[in-house]
Amino acid sequence: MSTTSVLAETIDPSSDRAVYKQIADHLRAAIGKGRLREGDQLPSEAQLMSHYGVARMTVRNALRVLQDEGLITAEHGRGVYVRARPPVRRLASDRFAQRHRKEGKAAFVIESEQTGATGSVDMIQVSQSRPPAEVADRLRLAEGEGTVVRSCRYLLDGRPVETAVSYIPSDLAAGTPIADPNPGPGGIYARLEENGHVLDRFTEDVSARMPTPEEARLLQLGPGVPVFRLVRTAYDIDGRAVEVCDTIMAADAYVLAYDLPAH
Amino acid sequence: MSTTSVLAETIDPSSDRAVYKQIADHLRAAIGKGRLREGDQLPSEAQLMSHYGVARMTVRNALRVLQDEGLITAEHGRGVYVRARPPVRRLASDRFAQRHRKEGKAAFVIESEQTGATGSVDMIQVSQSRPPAEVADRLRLAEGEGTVVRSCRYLLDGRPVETAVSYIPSDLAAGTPIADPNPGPGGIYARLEENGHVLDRFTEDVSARMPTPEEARLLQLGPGVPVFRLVRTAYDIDGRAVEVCDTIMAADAYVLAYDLPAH
DNA sequence: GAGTGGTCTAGACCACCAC
DNA sequence: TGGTGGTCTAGACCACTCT
Repeated sequence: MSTTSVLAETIDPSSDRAVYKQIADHLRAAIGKGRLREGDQLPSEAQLMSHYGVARMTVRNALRVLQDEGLITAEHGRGVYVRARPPVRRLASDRFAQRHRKEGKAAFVIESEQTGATGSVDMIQVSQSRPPAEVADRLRLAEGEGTVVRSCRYLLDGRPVETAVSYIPSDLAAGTPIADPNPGPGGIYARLEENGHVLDRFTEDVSARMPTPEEARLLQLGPGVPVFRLVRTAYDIDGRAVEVCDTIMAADAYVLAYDLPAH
Repeated sequence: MSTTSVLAETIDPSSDRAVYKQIADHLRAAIGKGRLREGDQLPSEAQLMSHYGVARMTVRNALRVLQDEGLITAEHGRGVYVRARPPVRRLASDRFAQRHRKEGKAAFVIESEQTGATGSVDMIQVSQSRPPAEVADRLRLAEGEGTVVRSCRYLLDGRPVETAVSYIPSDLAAGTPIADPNPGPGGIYARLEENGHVLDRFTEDVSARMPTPEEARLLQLGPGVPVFRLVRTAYDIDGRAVEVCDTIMAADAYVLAYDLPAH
């Protein structure tokens, strides 16, 4: 049987709308109406060429449009497929509440297990340096002061979904377990509180954009998948900013949930 | 003088990396290092062809990469330009607090004026219908119950940046100013509270993705600009969900700021 | 080896913009 | 009118995947 059976329509060469856009419209509608479902293979480029009677570049332009919209992925040597929506991880706004601070394992791993997924952490690096100006401002860092810099990558069922770089002023972190790759049970927030910096509140600044090539590589992002950038600042009960965490997240893997009081 | 002066390097045809990717790398680096600044015109396709000694499609592939990353915009008949970062609107998490409820004008307009920009609202539509299942679930709407549906578009300095569709259960809204295009001072939240539904809290679910063609048209989005989808649910002090607002925002125009308690 | 998508060439005609 | 990007053709060779 022919995979082109999903394509009933033909193009209108007299239309003002570009041919490749008409083809993209057809395929998008086929996906939207369920004639093509998640994971289904699209007709090959050769099949689309003969079906619509156009050159290869025209077909490829149409497929590029859908790829940029995040609807399909092309796999070299295999075919073009309707992109499967990955399982989405919902981040609740109380995820840093003290009562959720877990023992032993990293919080990410435990939270993942609660949703039936397998979480893991890799590429853990710890260093010490002057942070970017944007971070130094948030930490109200004086000239010449530095930070402990902790960076890592989080994976969900083996797929990288998030990278995080955390900055803690050196006067709070140097010489403590915070400067170790494994900061111990409860993570760096537990260590900060043990040292007298009881946490009061966090602020999160959320933006979204297309990834840099570097980010696309680290998170194995396909075309058409944007990233969240989430910059979190932690404040202790004295109002001092004690940590800034700069996180890049695959946007197709997350929904961020927040609670806002009305008064 | 030649605009190609920004291009010192040449490509390495023996490299494994595709030629168009090498050209994209060069141009990206030129933008990153400031040799090409916001608003600057890139060398024309013809100039790039002769500079690198490649076919036009190769040049266009390189430009497409940067366009998909949101770094450049092509203007038909004029040239290709380094995309200017638009002014960003920062949304604070207390923006719906009662004390910020403004008189007379729409909240969006007043907030815009405070930042020196000009805000406006257009395409206001009000109707009544059964909402999508996702919204009906959030409102705990019984079978057969409907909602008042209010939709509009927000513009900042003339540029559309956000569309919003608001759903209010008909038993709360029908026959009140909420069902009018202009709900009066303080907006629909003020009207809900007047009718005994004092607001207690909101939840916001934030996701990000590439826009549909329809969204790209309404928000005049260039390629490489994702959208935020923000679904807000308003609860009154009895715990009843009294409104769901489904918002699509141009991601390059917003930073979402949230406050999270640590306890 | 057959079929797939990835890259690249060398043209062509068109629509849009500025001068 | 000349230069710009937008669309399209008709080929070519390559790298990858599956059988």
